[in-house]
Amino acid sequence: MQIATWNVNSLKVRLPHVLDWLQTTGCDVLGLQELKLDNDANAKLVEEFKNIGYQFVYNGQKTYNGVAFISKHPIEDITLDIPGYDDIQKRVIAATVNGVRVICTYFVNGESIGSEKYQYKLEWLSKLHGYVSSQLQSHKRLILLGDYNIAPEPRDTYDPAIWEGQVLCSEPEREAFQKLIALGLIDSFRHFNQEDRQYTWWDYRNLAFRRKQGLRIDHLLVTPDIINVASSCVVDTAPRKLERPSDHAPVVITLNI
DNA sequence: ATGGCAGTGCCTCACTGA
Repeated sequence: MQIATWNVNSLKVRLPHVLDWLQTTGCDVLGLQELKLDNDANAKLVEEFKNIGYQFVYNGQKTYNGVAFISKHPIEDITLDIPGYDDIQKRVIAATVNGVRVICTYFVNGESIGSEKYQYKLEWLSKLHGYVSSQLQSHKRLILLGDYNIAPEPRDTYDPAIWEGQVLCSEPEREAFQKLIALGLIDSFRHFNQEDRQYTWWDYRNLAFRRKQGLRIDHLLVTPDIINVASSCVVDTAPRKLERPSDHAPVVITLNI
């Protein structure tokens, strides 16, 4: 069973890439972020994915944000947003597939240190922590996946001299990431891969992808009960090489279940 | 030294992203 995360930066533009990728890889469950589509697009998308054998469930809004699941297997116990946190931005969808609880998230970007959006990011991170903590009480097999907008360590940026202390790399953001780890979660990519220069996002500018100038900001944090049945976690850079790509690449974990 | 790309919608500019 393969479970993946992918920030598509507009599903309207990237729909052909997503359809091709699902058919090429046979991925079982794909969590998407940044669909940038209102929920009125839902019926068309449900049909598009049904035609290739997948279910589609969406939590979206016009222009910004938006998260979704695409799955070959039944999507059960769907929860939208962070319960108890009043937030108009659509950043979270959770569901259970084949007994695995998957929380798909688009973390706040934060713009710059000290900005209002940065304050919102820190508040949102605190609310997410509470939600994940409560979900862990009832789910031993859990995956928190998505675009975290946090590079956990200096080696997760192509040039720490540029990025250290900036948004995505600041201490409060990294502490929030470590607080998720402290809940008992494991960074599944690092569990399998210690090599440097492994990224999931590359700026559209400056030929960043060709120059291998990226950040590792898309993650799958998993419980011990998941890592025990996992055999790999890889970044699939193939879609980043296509015409009109998303600036993010999918990250895929393979489970022996 | 600067800004450089991409997507959306209030669409020929502003906003957001990372």
